[in-house]
Amino acid sequence: MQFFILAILVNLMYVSFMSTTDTSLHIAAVERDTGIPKDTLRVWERRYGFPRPMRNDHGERTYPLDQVATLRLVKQLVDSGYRPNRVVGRDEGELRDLLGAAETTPGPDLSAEAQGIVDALRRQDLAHVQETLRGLLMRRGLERFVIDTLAPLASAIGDAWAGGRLAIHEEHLFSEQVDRLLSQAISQLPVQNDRAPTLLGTLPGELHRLGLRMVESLFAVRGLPCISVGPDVPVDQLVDASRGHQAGCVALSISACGATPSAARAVLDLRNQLSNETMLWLGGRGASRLRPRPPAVVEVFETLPELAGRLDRT
Amino acid sequence: MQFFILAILVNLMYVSFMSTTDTSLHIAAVERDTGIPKDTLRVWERRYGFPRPMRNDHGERTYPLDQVATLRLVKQLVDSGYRPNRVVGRDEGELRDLLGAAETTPGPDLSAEAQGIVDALRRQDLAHVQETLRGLLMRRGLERFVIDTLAPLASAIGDAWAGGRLAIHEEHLFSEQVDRLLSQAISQLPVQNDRAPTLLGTLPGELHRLGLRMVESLFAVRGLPCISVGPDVPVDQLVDASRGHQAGCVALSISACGATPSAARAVLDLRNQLSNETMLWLGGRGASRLRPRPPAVVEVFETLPELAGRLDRT
DNA sequence: GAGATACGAATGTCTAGGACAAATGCAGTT
DNA sequence: AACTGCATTTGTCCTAGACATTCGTATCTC
Repeated sequence: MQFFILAILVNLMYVSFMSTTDTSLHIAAVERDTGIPKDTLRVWERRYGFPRPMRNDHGERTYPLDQVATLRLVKQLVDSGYRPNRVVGRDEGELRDLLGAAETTPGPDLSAEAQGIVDALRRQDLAHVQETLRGLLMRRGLERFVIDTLAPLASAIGDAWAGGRLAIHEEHLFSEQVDRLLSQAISQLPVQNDRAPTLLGTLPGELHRLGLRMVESLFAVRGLPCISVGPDVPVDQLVDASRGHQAGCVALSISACGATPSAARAVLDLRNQLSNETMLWLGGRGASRLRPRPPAVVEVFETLPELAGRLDRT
Repeated sequence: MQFFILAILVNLMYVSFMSTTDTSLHIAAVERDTGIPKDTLRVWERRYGFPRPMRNDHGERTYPLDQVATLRLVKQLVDSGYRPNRVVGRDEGELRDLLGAAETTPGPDLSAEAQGIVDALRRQDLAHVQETLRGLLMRRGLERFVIDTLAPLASAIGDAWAGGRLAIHEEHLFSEQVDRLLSQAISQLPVQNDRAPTLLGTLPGELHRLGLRMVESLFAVRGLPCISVGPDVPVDQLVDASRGHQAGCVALSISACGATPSAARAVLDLRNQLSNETMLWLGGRGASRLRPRPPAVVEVFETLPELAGRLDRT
């Protein structure tokens, strides 16, 4: 009996001070889950009539889960170049059609093994994922594995996640596996310690380590020293670290959803604060989409082979 | 000549539409660099008269760099328990004194090697850090290394970071190194695949992978299967993943700064949605500090040896 | 004296519209 | 085909008010 009363109490407290129930999220949670800033969520509502959140007891916005799902699709489309007035407010079906059209554009002609990995992820068949990846790495070698296998695979998985065909935890799991595999491979390669190292990292808010690790691999196969400070590093810390390690170059990985104005500003700030001798390189899907564009002294690499070519010329 | 005109143009554009010059930052940049939300910056200004930004031509706030530096100190103090009205508005000297006082309190009795690692980090001597860690792991074995070396070392480094004696990027670098070392060690150990696996992760907002990896190590030395979905995983994803992998147990790592009310709510929510046969374990410094406390069926481990003991009894 | 309870102050985050510069799209011109 | 100028779109900032939760402290009870 007492247990039940307690349970009810807990439940009441939960609903009242959460502002987040099983079926709806409050605005901060939506910002976190979709990556759309609060200000933008409010202004879209005012201008386009979508999203149309409910209100809780305090008059605060409360977003039903299906609207959050739609917002994720919208974000995906906006990130890939659509303008908000074309996509905000459309229903989910239309959005999926647009996304489908955009998706087939690159034609990520996956190899049989890569397709097998996506399927295994969906079946939660971890062992199969691990074995296939390991086998591919061994057969192709680190560089070809990263460029020919991992890059298309990662983008296919990103699309599958955005399109709802793969759960977040499945994508997390894939990242974990690949990260471990690459780490191991990298640490087995010798390094030329007489060269100035490159500092590797991502900007604040950017949490994807995978791109970082792939870039690190390209450095590693050439024996180029390279220090990864990991994801989510503030600008002033990158500056400090580049001084501390006497880095000849700072290389940032910017994912598609990381190409925000605030990232563009961060790049400018960084370029201004770095010494003139230190190069600044940007890579990743989002690198060429930064607006405003970084100054010309900042080198942008659209693809991994481009970066590999640059490394060979060094 | 053309180059100079271009340079001037770039510079003008930069100053005009960035609202960020060499000597001051606008509000979004301050949020990015200090981690203090924009709303909070504005409300501190209204309430405490600090920070006191200048205004640019459009009436937007423009924060001088020295105020940003002070804000960073304030943020550290607030994170370590001081209340804003005690620290916001104090001058930099006072803040440094407070930080210094907090610093000496714990006085963790580090081994010579561990102290050596902290020093090497501060000297940016990456090679020394790597070699020392590798050596300690080999000499002590994975379990003793994690419990006796890494645990105190990680907490010393956390303190040093909070006290401003270690830069963020130095702490990031340490995490990267240890993560790689542990990953490698773990993947070399055999696993009993006939047991139900444990799902490992952290809650949304919690980005520390190190604790996760240390726990994974304890599972690995016993051959217990264990799937790490990585940090920052939403509750519904943990539920899905535990079903998909038929996990017997979900184990969460909660760091000191992760013990927020929202984390406590997430734990409750998670326990409600998991099947009754699935255990829920919490570990890490923050686990026992959750308010409201999780129900008794949730097992909380204050220390790694406790967890190790529990694993041996399984 | 230790521990629980109650109350006031402190604190972060939400709300509403309004405003405006920069980016984009488009028409017209060289 | 490339450039120029104008209108629209868009994200972010602004002010100022509100309020639930948390923290500190004073009071009460065992």
